Amino acid sequence: MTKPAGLSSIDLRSTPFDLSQTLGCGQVFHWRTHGAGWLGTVGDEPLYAEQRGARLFVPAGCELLARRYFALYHPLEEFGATFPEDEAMRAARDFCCGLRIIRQPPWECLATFITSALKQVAHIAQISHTLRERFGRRVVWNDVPLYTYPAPERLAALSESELRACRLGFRAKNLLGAAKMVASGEMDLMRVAALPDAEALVELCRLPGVGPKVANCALLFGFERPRAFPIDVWIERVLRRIYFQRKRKVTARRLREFSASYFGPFGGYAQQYLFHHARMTQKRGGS
DNA sequence: CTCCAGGTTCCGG
DNA sequence: CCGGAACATGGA
Repeated sequence: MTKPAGLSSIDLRSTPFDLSQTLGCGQVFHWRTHGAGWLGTVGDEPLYAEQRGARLFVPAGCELLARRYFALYHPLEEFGATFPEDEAMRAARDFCCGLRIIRQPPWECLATFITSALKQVAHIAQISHTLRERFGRRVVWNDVPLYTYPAPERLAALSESELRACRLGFRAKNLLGAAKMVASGEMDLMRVAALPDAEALVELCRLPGVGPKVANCALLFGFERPRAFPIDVWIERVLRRIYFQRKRKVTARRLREFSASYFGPFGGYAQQYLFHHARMTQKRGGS
């Protein structure tokens, strides 16, 4: 096995990892394929990553950054063993082998999901790239320009119309309001990170445009809360079809209570597997 | 053209 | 607490 020039290798033989599924499953939106690998940013750092079987290649010196960002220390087999033993869950778990919940920086994760409301994954990615290119910091990897996600202070200084120009629609007001609260210190994300799940959820919901779904996405993808279980339209369809036999009159509250207990301590992982599996196999509204 | 997208908020039963 | 409606934009 040849080694790409300038890159060093991370041994994946002890743990399953699927880079493409991990970056393409809808938990993060700014990574793009580049040659045989992927190019994106981790906070303020550019990162190139390329997988060849049980090896992950990253630039020399980026090994620890990559291990941490991709959560290569998560024991996926142990997580999977805690999932409920039903047919839908088993199929999703098998389908998503090696898919990891990565560790995104809290602000860019939270902000991105504020802009995700009623948008398709492709649109969320487009909005993210526009915000980055216009207001983020430019970093370069091998002459390829990349852009970091704009800090809350940067977005807070913009006008709503400048954000609307990024095709944010009604989400512009929410992103601006949230950025102002974080920039002013009225919302302290470091403090949120220290709160128990339930309290962190309530705290995040103080932000405009943040309800239970967005807050749970932020907790799961940005605050390392593997139990957080976001319920979006896809997951709601799965829950109603598989676990409630298409019954009518199942309230949103009932779905939340069920998923919070049924899927266990790593319910967020289970959720992402069900989400990705459904999206890849059912297209839209399929039975 | 119509429908829907990783929702939140507000409003009337 | 619950169901509906409004909210912007673009792809299917």
